[in-house]
Amino acid sequence: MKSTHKPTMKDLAREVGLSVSVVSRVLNGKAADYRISEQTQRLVREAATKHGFSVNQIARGLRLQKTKTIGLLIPDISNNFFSSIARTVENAARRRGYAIVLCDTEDDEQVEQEALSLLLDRSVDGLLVSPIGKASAHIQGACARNVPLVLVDRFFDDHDIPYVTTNNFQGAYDGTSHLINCGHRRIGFIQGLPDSKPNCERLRGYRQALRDHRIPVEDSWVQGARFEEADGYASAQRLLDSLAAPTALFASSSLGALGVMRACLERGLRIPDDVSLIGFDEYPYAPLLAPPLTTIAQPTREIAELASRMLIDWLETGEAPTDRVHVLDTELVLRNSVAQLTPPA
Amino acid sequence: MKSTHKPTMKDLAREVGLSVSVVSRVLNGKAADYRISEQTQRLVREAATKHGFSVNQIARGLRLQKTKTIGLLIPDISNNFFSSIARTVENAARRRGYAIVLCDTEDDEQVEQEALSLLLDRSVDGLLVSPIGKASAHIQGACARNVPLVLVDRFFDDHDIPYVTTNNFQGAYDGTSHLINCGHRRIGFIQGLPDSKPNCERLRGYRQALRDHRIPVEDSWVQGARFEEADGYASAQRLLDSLAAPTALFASSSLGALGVMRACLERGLRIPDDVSLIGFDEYPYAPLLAPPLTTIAQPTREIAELASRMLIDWLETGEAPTDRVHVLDTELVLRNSVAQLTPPA
DNA sequence: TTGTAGGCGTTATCAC
DNA sequence: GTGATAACGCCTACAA
Repeated sequence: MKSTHKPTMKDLAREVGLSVSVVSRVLNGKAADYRISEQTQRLVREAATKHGFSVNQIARGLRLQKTKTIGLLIPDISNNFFSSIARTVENAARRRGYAIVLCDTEDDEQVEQEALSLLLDRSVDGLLVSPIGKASAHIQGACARNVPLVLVDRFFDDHDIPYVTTNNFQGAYDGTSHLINCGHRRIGFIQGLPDSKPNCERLRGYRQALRDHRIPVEDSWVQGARFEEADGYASAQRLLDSLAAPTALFASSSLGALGVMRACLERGLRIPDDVSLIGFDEYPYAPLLAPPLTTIAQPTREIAELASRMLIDWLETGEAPTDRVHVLDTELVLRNSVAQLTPPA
Repeated sequence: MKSTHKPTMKDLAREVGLSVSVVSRVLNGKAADYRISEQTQRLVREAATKHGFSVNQIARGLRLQKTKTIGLLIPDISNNFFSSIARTVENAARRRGYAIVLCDTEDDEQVEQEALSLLLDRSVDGLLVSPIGKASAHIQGACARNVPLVLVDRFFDDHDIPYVTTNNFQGAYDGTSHLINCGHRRIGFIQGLPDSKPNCERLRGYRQALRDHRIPVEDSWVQGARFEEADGYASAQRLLDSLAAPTALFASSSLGALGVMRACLERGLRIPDDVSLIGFDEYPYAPLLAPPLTTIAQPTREIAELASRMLIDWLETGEAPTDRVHVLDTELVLRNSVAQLTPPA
């Protein structure tokens, strides 16, 4: 092996004694359109195989203004929910010839903005984004530049950006209702990032369930500020410290639930005997926790597949999706972290 | 706002009535080198800010043969270990101006090969890879093309590719020794992908620990073929079905341990009372499992930081790292999944 | 059926 | 101090 240099079409052209255009046409499957002779085709293809030629997507991207690349902008790839999303997205994208450029925003607006620039500078064809907070200028900027963008999980309802998300309201409503049906009246809500749509919707579902069952909603029952274990832990401590401590806790995220469990463990409080717990979001460890956790499962795979499909179809057809909004159903997974306080009716 | 079009240097040049060269030089911080007048500089910079100019990395990449992009090729991004690696890598890379192109190989050689081509076609400057199996032609191909490459977690010892990994041998040795010290003699080993280095090393550590304690090693005690929950589950079933069933199980991966727990749960076997368990790899849920799992923790963050640093330094200096091999220490995290069979000496 | 030339946006080189 | 030009590798309208 002599060369350490990736062969270009020019190299092939020189070798077979033809022009670069012919090589390009053959290798792009346009031989028929140009009625290129069988012999020439064979010649070109053989040379390509022999040298292991593959097209330079950078050059092609510059020429075509299409890079076959999608930017994926998410808050925390180490969170099981988002890493599952990422896996499905990457897979779906690769099957259609797209590469995924990953950026982790750490739920920080500043980082989100920088990361977005990083992606735009690389001329990604489209974006899949789970934004930090409310509609922000930089996200809209991307849209204004006509970069196709689909929101995942978190979305804006005061804009016309397409999105795929979970029915967070219904999920939280179902979970809270379950707690109420089990006899709980004092139910704490451990929230995540307050500005994020999923959190708002979950909170709304929680409140609505209380209201529908004629239970007054106390503001002090809602605690927390971030989708993090430590935040769930601190929030749980605060709630359990209160005079009329809740008999049940609804955690708006899987990490939040984890923090709650740690707090309970530390206080010697048993779940569900002393405190009941439901966590939003399902994950492989939930059934093996102490106790097995009752959760609200999201259709992670469907979300990711649908969002990728919407975006890629958009990229290939040039037309924004007609069904702009997709809200997928959750499922209440009953396990063993909720106590029955009063006998069922 | 009139234009939906990302401004180019040409646009700026036209606006300020100067040549593209000047614009390029100012915006690349080479004003001093070319003694460009203060006034011109200000003019250019103002125009740039006004139009929100940012450089087109595709064009620049073509010209410079550097894309400021790193390919990350890992077996399973939904696995907590790898998603933690990915997060740290992405972070470190972005701080130095690099974007990460993510590919998930699903522990499939075919996919790995395709994904690698995808990355190479996009002219990534370097690669961070956790390969499927033994040194394979396509990985070596990348090296032959002088694309800097650092292996993470999984590596080859019959090549001179730099790598960062865990001391898997020692970790497994420590874990197995702990089981032995607790009085266990019949210890099963639930392995992952047999060809992968981490798995080989862990198996070797397990065997060595047995040997050092004069416990004969039975081949039938080693079960499993993939780093997956279902595989751990099936392997555990097989081991627990055997006539002289093990009193303890060592799972070579976190997902394997999860499968073991499910198998035990299903059989009504209690951990640690009926079977003891240690799992390689630590994760946030381990302390809250039933029972809290004794694990071998890997320094995930350090691995990822070191590997990124090695690669990026290599890219920027043009010189391969002098310290080619890095093996970081594990830590045995004692919890509650191992029973003491005989009183300590 | 094949070739030529221009350009995608940038930067390095050389000229003025 | 500034500008023109060529080139990175590819694609395509136009020419032959």
